[in-house]
Parts: sequence; C-alpha cells; structure tokens
Amino acid sequence: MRGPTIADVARRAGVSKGLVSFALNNRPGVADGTRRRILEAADELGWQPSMRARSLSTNRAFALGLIIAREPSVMSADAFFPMFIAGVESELGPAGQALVLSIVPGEDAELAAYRSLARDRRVDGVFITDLRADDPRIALATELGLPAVTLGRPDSTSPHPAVTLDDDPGIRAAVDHLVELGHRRIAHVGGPDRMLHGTRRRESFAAALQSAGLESTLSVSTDFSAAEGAAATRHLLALDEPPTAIVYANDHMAVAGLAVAQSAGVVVPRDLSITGFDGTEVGEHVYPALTTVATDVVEWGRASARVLLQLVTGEHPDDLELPPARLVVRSSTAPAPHPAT
Amino acid sequence: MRGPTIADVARRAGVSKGLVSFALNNRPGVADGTRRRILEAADELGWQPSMRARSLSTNRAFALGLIIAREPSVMSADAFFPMFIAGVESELGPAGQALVLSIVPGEDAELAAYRSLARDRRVDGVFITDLRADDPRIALATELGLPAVTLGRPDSTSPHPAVTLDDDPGIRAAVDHLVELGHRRIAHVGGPDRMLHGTRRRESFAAALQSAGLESTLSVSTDFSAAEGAAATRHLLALDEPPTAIVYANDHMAVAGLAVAQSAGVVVPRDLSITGFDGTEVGEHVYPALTTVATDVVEWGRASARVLLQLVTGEHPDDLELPPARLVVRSSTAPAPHPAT
DNA sequence: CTGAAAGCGCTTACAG
DNA sequence: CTGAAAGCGCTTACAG
Repeated sequence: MRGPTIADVARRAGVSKGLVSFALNNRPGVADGTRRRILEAADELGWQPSMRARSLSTNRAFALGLIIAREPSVMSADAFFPMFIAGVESELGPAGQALVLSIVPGEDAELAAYRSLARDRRVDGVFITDLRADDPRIALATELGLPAVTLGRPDSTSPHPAVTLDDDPGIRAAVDHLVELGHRRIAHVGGPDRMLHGTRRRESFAAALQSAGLESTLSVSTDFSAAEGAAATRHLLALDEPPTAIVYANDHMAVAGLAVAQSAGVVVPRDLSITGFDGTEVGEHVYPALTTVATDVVEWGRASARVLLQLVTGEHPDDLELPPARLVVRSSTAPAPHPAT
Repeated sequence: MRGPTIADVARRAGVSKGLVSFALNNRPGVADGTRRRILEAADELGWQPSMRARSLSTNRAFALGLIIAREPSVMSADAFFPMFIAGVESELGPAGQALVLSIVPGEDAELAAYRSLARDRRVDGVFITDLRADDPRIALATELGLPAVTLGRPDSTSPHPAVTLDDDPGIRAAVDHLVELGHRRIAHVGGPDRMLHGTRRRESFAAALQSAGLESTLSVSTDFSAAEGAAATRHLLALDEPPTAIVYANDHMAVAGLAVAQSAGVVVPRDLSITGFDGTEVGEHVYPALTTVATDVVEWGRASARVLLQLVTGEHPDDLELPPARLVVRSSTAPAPHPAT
C-alpha cells in the first residue's frame, strides 16, 4: 500500500536522500545532470513525496481552514459560502493546498473549532468571515499563532490583512435609484446589528437617505432569514403609512418580502418597489425579477485565498480592496405610486 | 512555537515515550497508577499529541474528503451541499476528524481531484455524491485504494457501501396528490439524464402516472438550473394543450417556473399546480408557498459520515437506507381547472 | 507491567 | 557540488 520512498529514488539515481530532496524542491547546489537523473528516477518509480513526512519535518500543514458558524437548517439558504468556497478552491488546488472546512452550530462551537484546528495544526492559516462587532476571533487567531485574513475590515484594530468589498456604493445606488423613481417612504430590512455587514448596510442606507434629504425611521433588524424577512415585511405593510419601497439586506428576505406583498394583494412594483442584495440566481427568476445589489463573491474567495497564501508563505500582504457592490436594476422597482409631496 | 512533545511528558512522568503513547491511546498493559501519572504530566504540560507525527507513523490522515463538481456560478443555488456538509461535520468534529473539501469546475477536474487527494494521502476516505450513469468514480476510488461511501446506489455493481434515500415515494405522492385533485395532464421538468437522481425522479414520475392510468408524454430534461427550469416551463405553457400541473425535480426550477407562469398571467394554483423537490427555505417563502418533496439532507450527511467513519476504521458497514422523501403539501397545488374528461 | 530502539519519509544543517 | 547523519514527534514490535 505504501508507495516508493525517497530512499528508493536515491538508490536508483545513485545519490543520497538529501540530494533527492534538494532536486525535488529545486534548490541550488545540484548539478544539472544529477538533477535530471534524479527527476527521471522519480518519474520512473512514480514517486510522489509524502505530504505527511513533509508536514512533520517542515512544520506545515499545506492546508487552510474555513470555519462557518451556522445552524445546519439555515445552510441551504446561504448564498455566500458555496460561491466563496468555490473561489477559494480555484486558488488552493493549483497551489497544492487543501481546504479544511468546518461548519459549527454556534459561536461557542466556533471558537472551539479554531482552537481545535490550531491544536492539531491542521491548517497553516484561517479565513475569518462574517465579521462581528468586537470580534473575538481577531485576538484568538493571534493568540493561537494562526495566520489569518479577514473578509472586510474589523471594527477594532487588527493585525491581520483584510480583503474588503465595499457594500456602501451598492446600497447607496439602490436608495438613489428609488429616490429618483419618486419614492419618499423607503424602509430597510437589515441583518443583525452584531454582524458588521448588517450594521454597515444599515448605515449606508441611513446615510443615503440623509443625502437625499429624507428621514430614515423605517428600519428593522432580522437574522437574515427568509422567515424574519417575511415577518418584517408584514410589519411594515401593516403600518398606517406603509413604505412605498423596501431595501432588503439580502435576496432571500427580498424574495420572502415579495411573497408577503403578493399574498396581501400588494402588487410589486406597482404598489411597492423592493431591492435585494447578493445577486442570487433565485432573485433573477422570481416575478418580477428582483432589482438587487450584486457582489463578486467568487472573486472575493479567490482574492482572500491569494492573500492568505502569501501570508502563510511568510510574505506581508497589504489589505486588498475589491471592486465595490453595484446595483443591478431589474423589474421589482418602479415609480412610486403616489407622487412625492 | 512548537509545544511540548511526548518526550517531555515521558521525562516528567519518569517513563519511556512508548509508555506515554500506550497510556494516551489507552491500550492495555499500563499499570493504573502509571497511567494516571502520565496523564497528569501531559495535562500539566498542556501536551497534545502531534497529529502530523501520528499521521506519519500510523499512515492515516484523520480526515475525510468531499469533492464537488460544479461551476462556481451555480454554487449559490445549491440547496444540497451546505446542508449535507453541515450533517457530515456534526459527526466528524466529535470524532476528531476533519473534512477536506474540494470544489472543482467539471468532471475532468473532479477525477483529477480524487487522484490528487489520494496521491497526497490527504484523506482516509471519500464521499461520492451526485452519482452519474456508469460513474467512473466507483472504480477510481477502488483503484486509488480510497475507502468510499456512495450517496445512493450506483447503477453498476459497487464495492462501496451505499447510504440511500429513496426519492420515489415522494415523487409518487406528489403525482398521486395531483391526480386526486383531478389533474390529468401532468408534466415533469427533470434533471439531466446523466445524473442518477435525475433519471430516477423521472422514472418515478412516469411510473406514478402509469399507475394512475395516465400517459406521461410531457417530460423535459434540464441541467437543474433555474434558467432551464424557466425555459422548460415556457415551452410547456406554450403547448396547444398545456399541462394543468408540473412536477419539478427541484425547488429552484419550481420557483422559476412559478415566475414564468405569473409573468404569463397564469395563476398558480388556480390555472396551474406545481410541485418542487428539496424542501428549501425559499420554497416556503414564495407566493403561493411551494408544495414540495422534502428529504432530510442533514441526516443524510450524518449517516454518510458515520458509515464512512466505520469503513475507514476497518469495519464493514452494510448499506444504510434512510427514511424516504415525503410530500409536503403547501399552497401551490389545487384542483385542476377543468374537470377530468 | 515496562524500557530501549527502530521506523514512518521527509528536510536540513554540517562536513567535506 | 555531494554525502552521512540527525531530527521532526509519534507508534509499535521486541525484549525483558
């Protein structure tokens, strides 16, 4: 079951094991002819250096870690991680690195998972996603000696490089778009305030309204789930003066909101305009097709992987800023039903 | 950076390294007092055995592999993998095993990924998901010496244990439900024929129609994407005698079909009944809420992980059959518009 | 019940 | 430019 080892290659090439190692890792100090002979011998034997042995002697795992804290039941609705991971993989594979993935049910289990990954030295570095207010993982990664990259900039000072993608221009564009269509009562259905991207989208929304000279009193927090998005929509539509437009912080809530409106006889976009966030496939295939704010999540994965890879190989990469979120206008937005006052 | 080693523990406990190893893996042959002394010493030093060293000497990776072949762009719409992985993780974590995940763009890259995982001995076993007709991975896993478990039963003989979840009762229940509502022209929008679960759902559909004494002439194949689900629906609705009900092979296509119907002025479920498959959250939050066929994907992940874990520890687990798919009736199905002839 | 030693398959100073 | 040897941190026969 065990294949040929470096000793077999050395014997066949008539050199020492050390030299085979040098040739393999093409270090200087091996005569060209010798190197060729060694590589040939390796080839003939079908030898592949044992990753385990390399791990033990070089003290590296050749793997990166991603830990996701989510209830299993909500994972099916996640628009972010599958694409992010696909992007990460497209960089890791060619680099000979593996991705160790961990999905844990909550935040306590999440911290334990980081510790366990570090204890077993399963990975050389980690991605920190879903940044929260005062995120304990920033310090934990440092404490554990785990190189890390954060997705977005933490709200506290962080020693880890950040790969950022600014939601703000997208949210502002959505609000501006609605304002131009004559909307004056615009509501926001946002994520939890503990999540930085929840807070920031909310702040962008408020700032955009303010720029337009409007008040932002209609803003509700959810857990990003379709169920709470639906509940928030029901609440908003039952108001004495319901909004004529709703800016949702993700597509799933927007789709759920659309269903709530429809079931209440509110016609989108005639009576109510809505916008989503994420640019998911499902948003493209509801009726009316969802106007949304899109980001390039696959590229975010790729870029994050590249930065983390640099970090674990001893480089000191700078923060990296990706193209910001952008508005994608489809059919769920239209002129406000009542002319502005 | 390197922590205490087994030698430090041995010294502190006043025994040999070998004995520490025996105590750790609680093998017989260590006096109780000695064992206690050793464990105490380990505890005081905060020693954790090095997984890398264990890997090298025991020839195990303490990790399992999952390879997914998908275009990155369609990952966001995947209802299966995030939940499946969450289930897998819930078993692996406690067992001290890690999950190595690989997402590759196509089938060639997929086979290469299995080879690469095997070559680097990164994992002790693999999950084979998304079974296809005459699936080459069945033989490949054997060739590579990779213990494997298949999700579902392959169409060829397989040496690997299968963890199955029968779609058939769910599809039949959906068709029966529609027939009872008076539908006679029922169409199927299914997956690709190369995918076993595409074929099997189609066959279940045809068999159920036949049992009801109906013909099954309306059946179209897609790639499971919302876009093709929408196109198939457009095609069906444009027929001279359009169906009064459509059974979709997944929720995303059903949601897209719903949008197509709506945009054509076809009211669901008054003019057209539709059913989905997967029991996704989004299907619950469209209007009307989608009648669907649900499976317990998280449990499928758990069960598959348990079986694979048994396999890699040298046991010979039997095939495992999970509770079958079941119909969840919501609001997208109603009596047929025209009484049966 | 316990110890001393070899082995897993690499890498890396250290000599020459 | 090349070789012999030690070391990474465990596990596992083999002796006693």
